Amino acid sequence: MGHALRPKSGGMHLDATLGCGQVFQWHRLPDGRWQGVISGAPVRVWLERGTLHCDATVPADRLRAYFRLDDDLEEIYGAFPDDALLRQSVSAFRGMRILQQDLWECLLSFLCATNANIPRIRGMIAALCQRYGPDIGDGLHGFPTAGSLAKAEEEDLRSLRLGYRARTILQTARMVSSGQFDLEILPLLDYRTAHARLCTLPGVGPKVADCVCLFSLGWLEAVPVDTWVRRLVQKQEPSLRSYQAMAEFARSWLGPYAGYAQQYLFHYVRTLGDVEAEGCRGG
DNA sequence: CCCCAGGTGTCAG
DNA sequence: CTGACACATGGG
Repeated sequence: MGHALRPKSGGMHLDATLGCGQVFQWHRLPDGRWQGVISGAPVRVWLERGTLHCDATVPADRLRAYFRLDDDLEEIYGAFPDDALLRQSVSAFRGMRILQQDLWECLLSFLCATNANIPRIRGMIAALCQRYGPDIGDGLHGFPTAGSLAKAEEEDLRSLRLGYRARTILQTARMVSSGQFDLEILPLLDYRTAHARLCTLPGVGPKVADCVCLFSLGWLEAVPVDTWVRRLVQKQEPSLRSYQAMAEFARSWLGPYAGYAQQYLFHYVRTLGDVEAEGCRGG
């Protein structure tokens, strides 16, 4: 079953979208296509003349939603502040889109991401999927459900080299699978309420909560302040200390699509480096 | 040996 | 409220 999906505005940069550190389970094949899992089904995607092609048993509307193909990127770029570094970042990755990931997968992914670098996050998630995820054919495994993780012992998770994340992943999986924590309510709440609710989970602080708010719940003003974003903020306002203060500053600096802007900056400074060279001032 | 990585929880001021 | 530190692990 194939789909041909045309982005609404601003095109699609597939390599940046799937390789920018918002999702960790996609694999780039030698022919340039990408293989991954959406809603539990194997998917292959590639670009042809600006159109996104998908081999998948997933409905077209779900694919459009996952890749956020109806985001008007030109309008989003137009709302960005006039900032040298941000201009360079957009120029480098024009067409990069925030994804709309499945909620539990996104939460589990960024529980793994705490104080780890991206290659290691990929390794942890691959190990979790291989050990606890459903076999969906072709040697692929989907994400484990909260229920399947909840039945594990902490030592089993430790053996996957999750480190101290084993405990919080297990506790969170048990709270979700038991119904003690209601994931399904989150999409119905406003940004602040959803963020606060997420922060009640073990291992979930403001940064992980913002990743879920941006990459799954679709709050484009959410700014995950990690070590890279913190450097960018403190370069302009060295006095800012708390997470809340830096996130608020980033929102006022970057505008209503601050989450989008943040992702361009994050990917640019992390991959092309050169954070010190330029003058990045808001304008 | 050091430091860092898409941080969080805890504890002392 | 703030800052310091432990926490597991792998890579540079």
